[in-house]
Amino acid sequence: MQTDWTDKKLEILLVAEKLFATEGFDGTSIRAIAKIAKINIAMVSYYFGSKEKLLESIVVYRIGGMRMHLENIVNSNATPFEKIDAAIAHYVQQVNSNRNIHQILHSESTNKKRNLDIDIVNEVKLNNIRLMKAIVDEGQNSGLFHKDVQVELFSPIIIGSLMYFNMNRDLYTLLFQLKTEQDFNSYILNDLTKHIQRTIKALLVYEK
Amino acid sequence: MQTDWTDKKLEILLVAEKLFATEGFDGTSIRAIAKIAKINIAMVSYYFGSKEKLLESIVVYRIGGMRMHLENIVNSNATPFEKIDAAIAHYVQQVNSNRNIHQILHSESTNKKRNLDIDIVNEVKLNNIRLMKAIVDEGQNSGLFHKDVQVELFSPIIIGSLMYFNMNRDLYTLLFQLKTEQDFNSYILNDLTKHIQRTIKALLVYEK
DNA sequence: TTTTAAATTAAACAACTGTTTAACTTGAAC
DNA sequence: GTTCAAGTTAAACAGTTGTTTAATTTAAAA
Repeated sequence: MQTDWTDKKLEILLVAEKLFATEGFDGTSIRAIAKIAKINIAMVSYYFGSKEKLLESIVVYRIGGMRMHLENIVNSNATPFEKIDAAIAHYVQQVNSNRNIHQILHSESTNKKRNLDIDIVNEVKLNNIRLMKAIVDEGQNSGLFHKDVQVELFSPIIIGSLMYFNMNRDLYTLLFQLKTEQDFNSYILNDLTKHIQRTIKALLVYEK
Repeated sequence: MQTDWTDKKLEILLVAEKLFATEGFDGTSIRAIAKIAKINIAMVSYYFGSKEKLLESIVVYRIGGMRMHLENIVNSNATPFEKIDAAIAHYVQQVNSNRNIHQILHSESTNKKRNLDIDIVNEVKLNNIRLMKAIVDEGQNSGLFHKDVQVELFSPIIIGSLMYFNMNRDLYTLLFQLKTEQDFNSYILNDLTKHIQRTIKALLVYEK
């Protein structure tokens, strides 16, 4: 098993990522990966050790490069409302441009056979919550947000909404007449993002 | 291929539903189903035609029995706020108690090989949006909700949040110390439900 | 009791699965 | 030019896959 990151190793990883996302892990054979990546089927074992370790490599590779740089937003001198907006926009953009790995993680998360709760994944999630908390704290201290909010449940709203929207692509294509791939994508980055921003802000100022 | 609903046919369907949800469609073999359901492997073809048609049968069977009876809520004489609360609670309960089929639908929804956008699924979704709209209309007409809301994006918040919460079971078990299966379940039916209700209501009265 | 269709079975089918092997090629270091 | 490890290959491995077959059992109707 080889550990350097040659061009060919990366190519295999990228092809596998796409296939795992669209066909599922069990639905993707090493031979299918090899055919598209134009390599011999033995190369997967040679580079990654096994199909399962290839999956792990994809997760680590992507999540590692996905640590959100929310720090900049937290430490900027924008208002708490602006920071919330910026954080959510960044969040949506990040998840949306790494659609494949999120699809894999979410398909495999409920699979009993494989456990993808690799430390790095939870670390990133906990870190995002921590940074969101920092923004909310600031807003609460300046009296803009009310005290009774659960920041831990922001991710379900933000990512959950995005996931459900992607899952029901056909439905929303119909409802909002998003004819092209680009229509769909720009709806997410504009309208849906605004909707999520509004939702979180509403929650932050809502009094029963 | 047999079309009546004998006990044995139903037993196969239920076993397959559980396995498809926990192991994935491609991760579940007919032999695994047959072993647990204590039938011969040929019986799947005999009763359903094929493995793929078995999957379709599960979807139709479950979704058919899942048409939400929101009409009662819409036509009750509760306030619009109460109706929103009731509809969401009903929604969460429904999805949560049919966790398996939702897991299957959401795992397979992004799979290019199989197309589970069976008419009945979209029909149920569109119907739910229609009924939600009826409640929101009433609230708007009585001046309780503001005019600028997109009811079509309520489902992503409601179901998306629930899905994400279930997907990250380990994370939330840790964060909220939900030690047992029952803790987790009652958190969903109480706390998480309240959180979603609050979110939607906040959105309905929020003015920028 | 005989008839007949439905239910059930074990066996076989061909195709596909992930992984390993052992031979071979490549290309830089000496 | 020789050496030697890294890269690459085709072939074989032992299982597993979904589906079909043809034979047999079951059980209710005649």
